[in-house]
Amino acid sequence: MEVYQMRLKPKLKQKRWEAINEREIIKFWTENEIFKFIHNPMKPVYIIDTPPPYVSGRAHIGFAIHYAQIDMIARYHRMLGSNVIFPACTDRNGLPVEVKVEKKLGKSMHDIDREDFLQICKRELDKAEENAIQVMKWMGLSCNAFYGSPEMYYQTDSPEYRFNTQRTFCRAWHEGKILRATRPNNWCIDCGTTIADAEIEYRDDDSTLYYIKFNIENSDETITIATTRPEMIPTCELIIFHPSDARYFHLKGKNAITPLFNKTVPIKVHREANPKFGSGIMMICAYGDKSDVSILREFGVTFPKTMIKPDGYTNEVSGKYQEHTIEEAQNAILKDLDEKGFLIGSGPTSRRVPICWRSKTPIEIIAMDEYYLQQIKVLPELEKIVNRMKFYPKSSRIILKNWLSSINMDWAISRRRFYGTSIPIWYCPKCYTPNVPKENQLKRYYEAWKEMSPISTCYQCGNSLKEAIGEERTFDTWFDSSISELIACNYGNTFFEDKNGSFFSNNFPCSIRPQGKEIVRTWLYYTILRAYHLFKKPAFKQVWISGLVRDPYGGKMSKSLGNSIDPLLFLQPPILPEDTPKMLRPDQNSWKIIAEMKKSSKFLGKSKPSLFYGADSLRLTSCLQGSHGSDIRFSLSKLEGNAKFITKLWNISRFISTFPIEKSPKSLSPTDQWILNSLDALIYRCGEGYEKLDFSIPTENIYNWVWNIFAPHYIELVKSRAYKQNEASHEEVQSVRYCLHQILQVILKLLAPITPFVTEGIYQYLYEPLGSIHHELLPKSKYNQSIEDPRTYELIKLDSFIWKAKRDRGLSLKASITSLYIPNTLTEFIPDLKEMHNIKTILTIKPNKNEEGIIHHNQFAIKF
RNA sequence: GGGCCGGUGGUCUAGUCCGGUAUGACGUCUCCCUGACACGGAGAAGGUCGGCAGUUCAAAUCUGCUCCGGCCCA
Repeated sequence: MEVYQMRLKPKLKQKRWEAINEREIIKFWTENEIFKFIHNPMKPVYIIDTPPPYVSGRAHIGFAIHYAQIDMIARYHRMLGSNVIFPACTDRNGLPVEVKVEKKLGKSMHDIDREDFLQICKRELDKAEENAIQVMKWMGLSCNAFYGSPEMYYQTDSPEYRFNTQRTFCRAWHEGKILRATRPNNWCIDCGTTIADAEIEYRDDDSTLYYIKFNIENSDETITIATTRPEMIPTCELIIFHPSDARYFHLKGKNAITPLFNKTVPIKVHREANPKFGSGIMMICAYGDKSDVSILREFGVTFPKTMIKPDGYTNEVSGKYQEHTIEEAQNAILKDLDEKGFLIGSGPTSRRVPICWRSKTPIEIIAMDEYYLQQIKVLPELEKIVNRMKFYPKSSRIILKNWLSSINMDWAISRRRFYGTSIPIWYCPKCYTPNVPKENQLKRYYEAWKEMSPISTCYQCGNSLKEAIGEERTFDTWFDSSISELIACNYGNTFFEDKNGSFFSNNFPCSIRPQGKEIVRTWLYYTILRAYHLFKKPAFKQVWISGLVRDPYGGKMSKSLGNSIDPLLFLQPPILPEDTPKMLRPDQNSWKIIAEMKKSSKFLGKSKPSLFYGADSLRLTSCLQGSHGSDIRFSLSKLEGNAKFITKLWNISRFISTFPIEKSPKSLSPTDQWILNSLDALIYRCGEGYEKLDFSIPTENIYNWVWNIFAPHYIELVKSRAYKQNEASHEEVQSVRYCLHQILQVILKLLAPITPFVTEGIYQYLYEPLGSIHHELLPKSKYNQSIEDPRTYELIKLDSFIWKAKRDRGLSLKASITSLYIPNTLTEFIPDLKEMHNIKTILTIKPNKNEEGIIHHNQFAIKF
């Protein structure tokens, strides 16, 4: 009798997988250098151009999720058998840190020593960086740098990185792709620098529309011009009306006289004038906005006088209104217009104001002497290049295409800021010619503003450059960031020695660029532009664009809105050692947001005392929230619900761990064969999803299969068979035990890129004590079809029918059944069904409808 | 004004390309501690797929128009 036999105990003892176990796994990966990069000519190389995160503040939950998803790409390709290069990096150039330090010091960077200022910025960045790197590690990122290849970590402000930025600039310079010009530029008064189109944001402001009278030359007639910027009158160059606007036909070719300044300006026809806006006739000034620039250019007004100085004050062009702020000038001019009877009226309107993405100050358009990288000329080529890259999801290509078609000036790359890569230009003291070293003359990173020129004589006049004046400006940060893919491909031997450069030439274009959709027009576009200039090649083979992580209400998550959630809430245990630095403790403000969320049951079901769900839960949730490309709404209740799957997986593993691992039996029981077929279809569906780099597909498929097919139907069917210990049924027992372990291993591998910790934990404990699941290959489908075995649905229906029948009669699920009638298709399952539902006999002939005590279903019938 | 994306039970979401009984989760309600799991199991209620019109035997899925939301550009 079975009673006397040894009871089987699960090998996995813990009742559930705890988030704290993730730290053990990280330790294992670290000690065993699991993701070390090892050259292997037999393996294909897959290079990920990890986005260098900007580290001025704390990382928020969107950051954590975004990078975890990129890690899934890395892990997927590793399990495909590739040698994956997945650099760890941080972006440290640019304005945000300068602004932060200026705020902290309470003074402008121009008021302190440049060297000191740079040092303070560096310290600030180091502090912030620790937080970002730690979040990346705890989220389970498998960057080579964290686990055996520390050299595969780069910072964009390191001398080595900046050296690469400089030498690519030198090359572009000597190939004639850098222009120097005084052109109207976007100028931020607060930041004191030129900024690129891509750095502009727009804000709708309430404004006043003023109606101003202009006289017509040699005529008594007047026209009324509606404008929101009357202070621009001194720089008025043209008056335009729409070609279809009959009201003004007769004025074509005539001149108008500007009020107060009595300047004669021509009246022209241009489709930009909107007949429905104001009076339909508008003044074009230097420069009120972007369209002024292009209209003036069209009419050949190339060097108009402008009135706003870089410091934000008006200059001599504005006559008696000079040395005013823009607002002061407007008020003064309005007052005089009114007094002289030129101001006819005013009314409220709203205006779309271009603002600086960083300081949110309105942008002024000012002509400045800057350096430009040629882009207009190569746009048609870029169009073609873009078509050669594969986009995930497909629809994201259009974002880039739209941007390409809206670019209308070359890229201004010089910035009047300090914390950036120095522009390697030295001006000849005699003839002022800018001298740029040739690529091979630049041996290291130079700080032109304080260092001597590496070239000795001026190209132009041959004068010595000993006393040359070094350029003080730095590059636009995107000029740095846009070579990250070269670094990832080991350009300049950043990661390892590659003497003849064959590694780079063999592996460029970079395999993939993963990034958020909000920086397509900046990072993605500029990288493609730079790579085209340098190599005439696409920068990438694949481009993977992900959506934004939003708050639970669907809004944008950001520091300034005060709704950003700290990932450390979920990655750090509730009680921390005293010496834990502040940057590694959850942000206090985030607790407040969570408390707010907890008030509404919509976002939190049964609240747990701790939010320490761990990285696997966050990663799983990010995949279950929606398909790739769509925005992810972060919600606590989802996190809590999805986290349960990890427990479910653990318990299934725990059940399976009860049984010894059997070798493949001579023949499989029919039930076992059925579930393996079903599993094969699952593998196929997962493979399809992985191929699209849409991790929601494998995750959802595995989740549903495990929870709705495998656990309730297969496991329940075979449970008693698996427990059997008598010799008589050895074959069947071997079959089921073999199957259970086989399936578990497949499931763990399929899930490994998504939830790397728990899968590693179980896999090691049960199967490979010394190895890593992440060195295994992803399971492959044998039959290459996604269609579920039709018997699966019949079984589900049958089980449901029996369970319901028992329930309706108030019977326990163990209650015995006298006889069950099933269709022929399910006969193979008879032995297991009998055990599962405690059935005495199973028949395949349908009983008579009139027979007593029989419960009918259109396919089945049951008799208790 | 133009472009892109989305609008599916209370909430989130699959399906839309390749028309044919609406996927799953969370939440809700009822019952149940059954030898992996109460972070569990069984059962149930709940949607006609933003609106209108068209194509079709048949539309969430195709076409046109329209409304709403988000993002981007002018």
